[in-house]
Amino acid sequence: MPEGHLIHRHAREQHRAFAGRRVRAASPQGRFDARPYGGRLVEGVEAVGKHLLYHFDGGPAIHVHLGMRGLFLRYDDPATQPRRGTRLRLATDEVAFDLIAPSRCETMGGEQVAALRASLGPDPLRGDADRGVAVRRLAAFTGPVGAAVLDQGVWAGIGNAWRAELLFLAGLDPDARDVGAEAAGRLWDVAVRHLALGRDAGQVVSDPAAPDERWVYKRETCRRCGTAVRTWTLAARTAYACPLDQPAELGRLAR
DNA sequence: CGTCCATGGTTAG
DNA sequence: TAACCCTGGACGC
Repeated sequence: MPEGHLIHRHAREQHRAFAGRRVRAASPQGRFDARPYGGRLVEGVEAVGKHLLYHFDGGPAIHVHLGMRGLFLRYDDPATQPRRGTRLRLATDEVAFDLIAPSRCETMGGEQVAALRASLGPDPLRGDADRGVAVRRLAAFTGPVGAAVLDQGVWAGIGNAWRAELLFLAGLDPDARDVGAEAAGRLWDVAVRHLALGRDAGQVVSDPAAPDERWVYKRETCRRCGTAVRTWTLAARTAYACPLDQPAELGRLAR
């Protein structure tokens, strides 16, 4: 379930719990060597796109990627027994966070962290994201915009649900190519605004007035105009779009 | 209760 | 392109 907005939400919550504190670390499941981290001082927890980084004082970081099935469980009583299959537990005297079924949970040194950062495009939820770089990378992508936004090297943190809703909000057909700088900038601004709403709400927020609703994602008909939503496979995932509100030519015209 | 699918990404083929 | 990964929800029987 986790796209970038939820990863940032986890980072913020766990940063508050762990930063500046020493933690207990364990891998009840045994698939991660947590021993080097026990008693270590946490410098901070940050999100980069869909990646989580736990930084420790004077040692390598922990890199976590939840993939599609990973999740965190929070226990406000850190004495609670971890459930079966818990890959990693980090805890203070006040709270424990358990990591279940991540696609990645590994030690990562400084060079690897730098390489990870370099592999990712601007993240709309990071204050250090460069809008100019974001616009240039999207405009330079050779292929449909619906493939570009899922490419984490173009923009980091967008997943399939946000692809559908952000392209709707920007009025862009996912199949559109060469959308141009103006449309790219419009899409970026929509992403910055809505991902922040989603991070704060803990879910995809397509319409702040109706936070549980979507415009096209997993819908039969467009929530705005009632037209049948078109679904097809784009970049190996199901794309959703309204043929009326996301006309094929709009991206080009806006250029 | 079993099956299928998915808000992801890597790796093997 | 497919399979995989110690998941969860929806849905069918």
